[in-house]
Amino acid sequence: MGIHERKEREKEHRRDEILNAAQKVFFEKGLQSATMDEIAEAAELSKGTLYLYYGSKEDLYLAVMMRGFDVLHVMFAETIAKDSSTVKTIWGLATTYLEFSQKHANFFRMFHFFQNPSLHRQVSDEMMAQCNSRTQQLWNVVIEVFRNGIKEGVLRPDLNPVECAVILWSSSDAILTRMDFEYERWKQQLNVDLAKVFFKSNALLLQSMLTEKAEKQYSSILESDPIPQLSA
Amino acid sequence: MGIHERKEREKEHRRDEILNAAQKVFFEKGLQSATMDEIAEAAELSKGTLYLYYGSKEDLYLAVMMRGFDVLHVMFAETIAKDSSTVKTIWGLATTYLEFSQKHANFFRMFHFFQNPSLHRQVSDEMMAQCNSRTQQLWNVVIEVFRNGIKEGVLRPDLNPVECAVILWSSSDAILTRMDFEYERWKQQLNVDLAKVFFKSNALLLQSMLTEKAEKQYSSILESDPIPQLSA
DNA sequence: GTATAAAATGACCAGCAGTCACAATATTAA
DNA sequence: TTAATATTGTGACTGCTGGTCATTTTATAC
Repeated sequence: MGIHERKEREKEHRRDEILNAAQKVFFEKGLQSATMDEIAEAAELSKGTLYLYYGSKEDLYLAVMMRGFDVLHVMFAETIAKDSSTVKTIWGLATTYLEFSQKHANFFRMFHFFQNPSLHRQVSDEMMAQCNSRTQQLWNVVIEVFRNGIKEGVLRPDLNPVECAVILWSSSDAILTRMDFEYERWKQQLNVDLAKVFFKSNALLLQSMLTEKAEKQYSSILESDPIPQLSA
Repeated sequence: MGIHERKEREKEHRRDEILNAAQKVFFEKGLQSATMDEIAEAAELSKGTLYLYYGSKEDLYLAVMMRGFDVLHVMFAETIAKDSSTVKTIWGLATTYLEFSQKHANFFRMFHFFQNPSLHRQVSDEMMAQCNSRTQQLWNVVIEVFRNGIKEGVLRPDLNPVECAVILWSSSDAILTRMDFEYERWKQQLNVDLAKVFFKSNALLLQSMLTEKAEKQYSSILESDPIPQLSA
């Protein structure tokens, strides 16, 4: 009796189609300006049906955002999979995050809504729990890299891998966000290239995290922008 | 003929009363959940009158937020006024920002709305320009400190004061935001105290920014939490 | 005291998230 | 095949709220 299974598949497929429509509309208009009627029309379904699959507009928004987590997760995994030293991997992760924030700016911007609970009005506990769990997976990937670095002796042994991850991720995030919205302003008014600042910030932090031995070995990495063409 | 002047004063006073009412309601409910009718009632005015003084709900929200800029500006000025070394002043500014984010959490949270234009739907160009101008004043205060540090030879001469300000401010901001919303989660799930991470992050950055001479002199500052009781 | 200007009002409108009684379709039972 | 049941889908409707504007109220000028 595969009927039940087929129905499950169809239901999952429908959820996915709704997500496609929602993604299209949210990318074009943003959370506030997108309407459930628009999404329904894009999905070729009635509005009521959307609510059979997602509890609220905000839940739907977060469901789309989670696809962004997946994209970033894959990009991180690819960066880590490259056979390379831990220091280069950390640097690579930062560069990957920059790349993500530019190539997938729509997803990147969606993250902010998730991270700022004071914007949540109709987010369900279930959806929030799912998002938290997915974020945790991403964090674990990054934390593991720092854990390795400490074990290998390239990162200072007195550091905590979780703290390292929070510090580098947070500062990267903040500068990329500023870059996303204010790149031109900083360039023109203060002649500051935020893309360069991004690398400089990470270089300063990483430099302080390295052991003396590693610092000598990797100092060259920390002095150049790996992909300056992205700064444009 | 002082009638015109008196009218100006009264008008300014009315604007301020509306701001008081709006602050009260926005602090209680947040931007989304607060309604213009509530604010009007709190101000003992009709809704239509609010729109004589502010162009939209979002403009009103940003007008309240700017009071937060003033508070922070005063706190920064006091920190800088303390007769102290530049390194200690930089450290003090970070500590002050932490203090602000906790004692004036409502204002601190409002900043995010301003910083994220994708949330703006009805913000007027005039209000945005005003906010930008006020932010710039704050930045200038901070940048000046770094400029002094470089001039004095405690900060590396190859650094750009504006870039230093962006780096330290951004990373501080990111960690404080995380702290505001997720302090308990990180504490319980990963046993990480984000308040300590805040200081550690700034210590790592500042350490990399100091000249060799200054590093020896100030290393003790960078190794302790100045106000650990705030971590609670 | 009257005309004019300025300030304030609140009924009203439009847009939209979310609901629900009903309809259409698929599945199961007879 | 058909009737009964369960599942899925629908869209008119509701309640709420940001913003408007014709009208009223108040202050000023003549």
